[in-house]
Amino acid sequence: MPGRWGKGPASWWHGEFKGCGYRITIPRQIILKVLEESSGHLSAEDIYLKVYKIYPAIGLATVYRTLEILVNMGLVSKFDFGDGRARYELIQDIKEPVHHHHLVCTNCGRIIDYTDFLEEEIELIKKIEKKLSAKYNFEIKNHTIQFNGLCDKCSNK
Amino acid sequence: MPGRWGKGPASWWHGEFKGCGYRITIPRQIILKVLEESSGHLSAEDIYLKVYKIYPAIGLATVYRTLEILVNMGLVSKFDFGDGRARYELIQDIKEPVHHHHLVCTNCGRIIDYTDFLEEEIELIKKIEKKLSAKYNFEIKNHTIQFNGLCDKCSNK
DNA sequence: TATAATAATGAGAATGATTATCAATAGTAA
DNA sequence: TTACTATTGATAATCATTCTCATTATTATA
Repeated sequence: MPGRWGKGPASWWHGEFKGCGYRITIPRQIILKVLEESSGHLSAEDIYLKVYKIYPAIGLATVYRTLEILVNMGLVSKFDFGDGRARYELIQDIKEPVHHHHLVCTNCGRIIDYTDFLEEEIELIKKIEKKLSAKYNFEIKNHTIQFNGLCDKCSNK
Repeated sequence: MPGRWGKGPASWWHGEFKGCGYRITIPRQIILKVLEESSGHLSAEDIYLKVYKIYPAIGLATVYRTLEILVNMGLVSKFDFGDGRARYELIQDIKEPVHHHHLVCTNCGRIIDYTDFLEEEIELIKKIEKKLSAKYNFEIKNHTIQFNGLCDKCSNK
């Protein structure tokens, strides 16, 4: 979790959270902990099950409610990979979002993260965002790039 | 519908359809007609209602079934803009997909199409696809680029 | 530290989009 | 025209997500 430790492992988000008027509760702490220790692409139920192992009193509704807050605060990204359930990922570094894009296999649903961007790739995204902001008077918060296709196992069949 | 007319306005997809073993039926013809004459971002229910005006015997299930086929055949794109329902758009030209990307207002849900790409934008996408195909052995079929943020009306409040 | 105010919770009901079921119908090749 | 069977429409079922509400926990304050 580069860029977030150093202020105490479990508290980097506490200030931001309180600043928005939210209370620091046990369920929320555990949900954040689970998000930190997992490798992304988690559905709400995935998260629920992981939290349940630590804190069996957890309710599914609380997981959804907490995720909604985190998404609105910009701490978590929400994705749709076309399998009928949303996926959630903690954003690694808010200041400089490390946007990893996704390769989604439309046959088996496998998801590959893609983080090794080309220099020009990052440049171009910035350039496009600037252009779009100006032209459409849009305040761009983030973007999503997703490539769909067939993974090696599904195309060689 | 550039690149598609010329073989008879209502038949460009018939051959492709039959080639896949599908029958040309009244409901399917009307659904295609509606997709052709609409400007994208249509939910299944939007399409159902438009078809209903022409052909009141239509069933919602048939709309979903037909859309699924069209998406699998690569004739229609399916999007998720985060409002809980899928959106469908006819792909303009299959040979050279004119990928229009989207600006989505996370507050009011407004969607703006963005089609005026930079030269380098198209180049770069091709380059990235080539790189990803090679590295991950992924057969890339299409991609989605979406910018999220606040539209002019929602950010000036 | 005790207290009051109220945000947050968990359980379960409700919602709403999408999918499955099935008997009736329509498209197709012959 | 016929026989075969894919497709259809109605509706039930599914399933992720959201809502409701009585109970509990957090927090600022005394």
